[in-house]
Amino acid sequence: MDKGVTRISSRELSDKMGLTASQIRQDLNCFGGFGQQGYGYSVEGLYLKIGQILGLENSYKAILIGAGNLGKAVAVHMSFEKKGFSLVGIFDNDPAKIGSEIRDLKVCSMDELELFCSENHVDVAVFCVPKTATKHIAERLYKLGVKNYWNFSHYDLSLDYDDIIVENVHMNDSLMILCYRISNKEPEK
Amino acid sequence: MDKGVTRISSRELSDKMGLTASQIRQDLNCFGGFGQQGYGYSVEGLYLKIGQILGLENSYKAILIGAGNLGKAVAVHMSFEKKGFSLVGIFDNDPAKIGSEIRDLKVCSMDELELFCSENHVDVAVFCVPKTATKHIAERLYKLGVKNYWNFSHYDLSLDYDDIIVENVHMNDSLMILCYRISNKEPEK
DNA sequence: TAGATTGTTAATCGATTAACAATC
DNA sequence: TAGATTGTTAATCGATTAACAATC
Repeated sequence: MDKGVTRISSRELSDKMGLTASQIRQDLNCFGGFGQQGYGYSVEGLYLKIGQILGLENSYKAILIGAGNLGKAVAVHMSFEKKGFSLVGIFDNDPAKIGSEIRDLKVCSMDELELFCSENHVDVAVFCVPKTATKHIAERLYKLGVKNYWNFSHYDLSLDYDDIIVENVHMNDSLMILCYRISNKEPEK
Repeated sequence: MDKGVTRISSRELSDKMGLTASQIRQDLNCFGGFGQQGYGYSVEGLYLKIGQILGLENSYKAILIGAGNLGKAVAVHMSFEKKGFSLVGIFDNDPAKIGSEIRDLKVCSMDELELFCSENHVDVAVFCVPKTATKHIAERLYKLGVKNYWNFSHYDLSLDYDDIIVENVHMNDSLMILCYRISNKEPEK
């Protein structure tokens, strides 16, 4: 779309993505018939449809837990607004960080979490904290009604509630996969 | 292993991981018969074997490109050494960052890249730079013989060479998946 | 020896691919 | 109308699951 392309066929899409044209058509048809025989797909139409399917028009309220390097990077570079979220609070327990500003938000003390969550509806918590802290904070947030978690801490979060959603970002796995791929690059000689 | 457990059955493993016992056994057997009938698997044995399969005993030389918040977080928290890598250089083009220290490494100017790569063997580059810079730097590194990339920039890196390995970390996708899951949490009413 | 649990084969299931009538 | 390309059905393929003989 950025390149000014207005229409595209399943074949062209599949070439770009390394899939088969069949697969593109099958997958899209799980959500509806977005194409037109003899024409293909409207690029903008598809862009809008996929955004709708993903729910990007939402504006779920998110808070960030942990304002270290990773937390700052996530807050500044993730453009939450384009992905269905809005970042409404940042918390940390390091006095050196509390009160500092990231984007347009002042970093709050973890002590203010309860008050904040009672005054503001919070849909999601983003974890950028050490792995030892993750589970405890998640339990605390669950009690405050925050039940969806985006977890960057190197700890595979799971809680004993079935109404939670956890999206773990597996950076460690990614690095080990890279290692595996490099060590198998040169097949046995 | 940390909990002192010395043996485990495919059933116990599968319960922990949300898979079937069959799948655990099938998958492990792709790499060898690590278990023992009537006993199960030695936890330490499996740990060592899987480490070997992944190639974690390697020490591939990695350099980090970009010493911003994300770069710093990756350098400090990823424990490269446990995952088959050792971080040997950090580069940035921001004068304010050049010369500062991260871990035990001094941040170098991007101008020093060529010299560094000629004097040191480098296996992998870790990208923590804006998406606009990624492709250009990757081309530059390829010419210097660095052909494996761990890419955190929000740009799906691909180059027209078939001897490269790119491991993209899809943080944007992860956030959109979370959005999708949240918006489908409450099934149609 | 009896019990447990693997490695492995066979059966099932689901996902991918191919094919083509429908239709823009 | 002819050409292109979809939506969709049928065929193929591969992955998961079940079953069980082998064996610790």
